[in-house]
Amino acid sequence: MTNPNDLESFQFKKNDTVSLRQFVYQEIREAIIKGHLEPGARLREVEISKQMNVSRGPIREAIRILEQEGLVISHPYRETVVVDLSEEEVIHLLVPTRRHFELFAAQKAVSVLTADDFAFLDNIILNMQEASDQDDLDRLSNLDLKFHERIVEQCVSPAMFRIWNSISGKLHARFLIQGYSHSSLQTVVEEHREMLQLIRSGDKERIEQHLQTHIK
Amino acid sequence: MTNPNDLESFQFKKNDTVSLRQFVYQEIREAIIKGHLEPGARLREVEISKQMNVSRGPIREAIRILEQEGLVISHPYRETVVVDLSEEEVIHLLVPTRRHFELFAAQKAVSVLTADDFAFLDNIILNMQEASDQDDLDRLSNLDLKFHERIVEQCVSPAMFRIWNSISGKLHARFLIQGYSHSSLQTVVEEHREMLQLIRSGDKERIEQHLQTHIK
DNA sequence: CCAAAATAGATTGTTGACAATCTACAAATG
DNA sequence: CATTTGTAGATTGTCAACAATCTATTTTGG
Repeated sequence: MTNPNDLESFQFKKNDTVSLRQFVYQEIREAIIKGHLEPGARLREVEISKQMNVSRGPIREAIRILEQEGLVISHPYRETVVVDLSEEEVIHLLVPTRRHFELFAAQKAVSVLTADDFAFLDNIILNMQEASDQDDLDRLSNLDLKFHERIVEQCVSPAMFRIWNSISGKLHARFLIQGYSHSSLQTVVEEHREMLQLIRSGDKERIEQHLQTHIK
Repeated sequence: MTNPNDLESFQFKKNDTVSLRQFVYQEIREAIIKGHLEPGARLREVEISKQMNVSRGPIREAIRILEQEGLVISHPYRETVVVDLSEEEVIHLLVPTRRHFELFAAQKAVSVLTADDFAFLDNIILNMQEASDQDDLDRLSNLDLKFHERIVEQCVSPAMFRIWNSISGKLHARFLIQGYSHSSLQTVVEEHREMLQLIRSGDKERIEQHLQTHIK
């Protein structure tokens, strides 16, 4: 039944890099978020162009997205550099706003998430536990992001998802550089486990409470 | 002393349209916000290109900004259309988030705004009163936007200002289409007058109260 | 007649060449 | 010597041609 030469039993990996612009955008974004490009670093179009073997058109479009996203700032005819965010804005604007979006999404999630979504989220929790056991901060941080990303993307319009994504991207960049000052990794895992349980149970009141109490 | 041929007594108007991309972006954005392009309307690159007499490069870059801003959505190789936002997201995400940003900005404003800023804001209030007296909704709406824009832009980083701007743009588009359901125009003017007075007085507590009570 | 395959037209994606602007430094001017 | 003016090189902005992809229509094969 499962013939290796039979396409019914085999699937090629989907190429989700639909365009060069998308590819360039993701590459630069990841470099910034993972800290390979630090705040103040300059982005030269021709330099990137040569490194990626792509013309400047798609690169310029990617830069426009990154600029509107707020990861980069362009000075006309001069240069574009990676931004630096103030501690105050991160704490008083970005963090509460992200919370607000995730609360809204979690409450919608009660009636929106499918069995597939829950399976995906359960799997993330499993991986988080592993990462926590191995003290793997980087992996845990990535799983954290993926967890909320799935929920928000399913429960909110593309325009709203873009806002959440731009905010969480900037926060993620921050945390990776600062090195996660959480009380304990195990706590992070537990919190996500509880949240998922609350969504399953459908108790919107307690979802709000849960997110309110964890605004440290 | 004031010789008309002497540059010391004369200043040329500053050209702030730095690039075609910027021009195209502003034009399309205004068309969407003012309702000349309704939700679902399609944007064709060549069509815009001919109308504006600009090549497709700058137009594509402008579209990338509008897309990340959430005013437009692109389907690869297919089309890009003006977005339509859900009532629920506008009320539960956009409005409170904008309030949050404006509260943060207003509190910073106490120690940031200059005499120039206050003069500018005073003048806006004067114009608002005029607009209110003449029942000019459109003008009042524009002044409202400019009022908060000035405060937020002065008190927040460029990256944060972009987020606020994308949110207020979407809300502005909404209100222009729906036609402002405020209790009365005069109330709007009064609220802004009070807010400016509170910033001048430097009472951050009451600024928070003021914005909290006006979250209708 | 229906379904799969081929085709044509429209639209978006990509490219390389050329233009405009900036910075830094050199030359001229007083 | 200080200030202005004029280069040269680097970098970003713009353009027009070409390539890839999508949609709708037509053709083909059964």
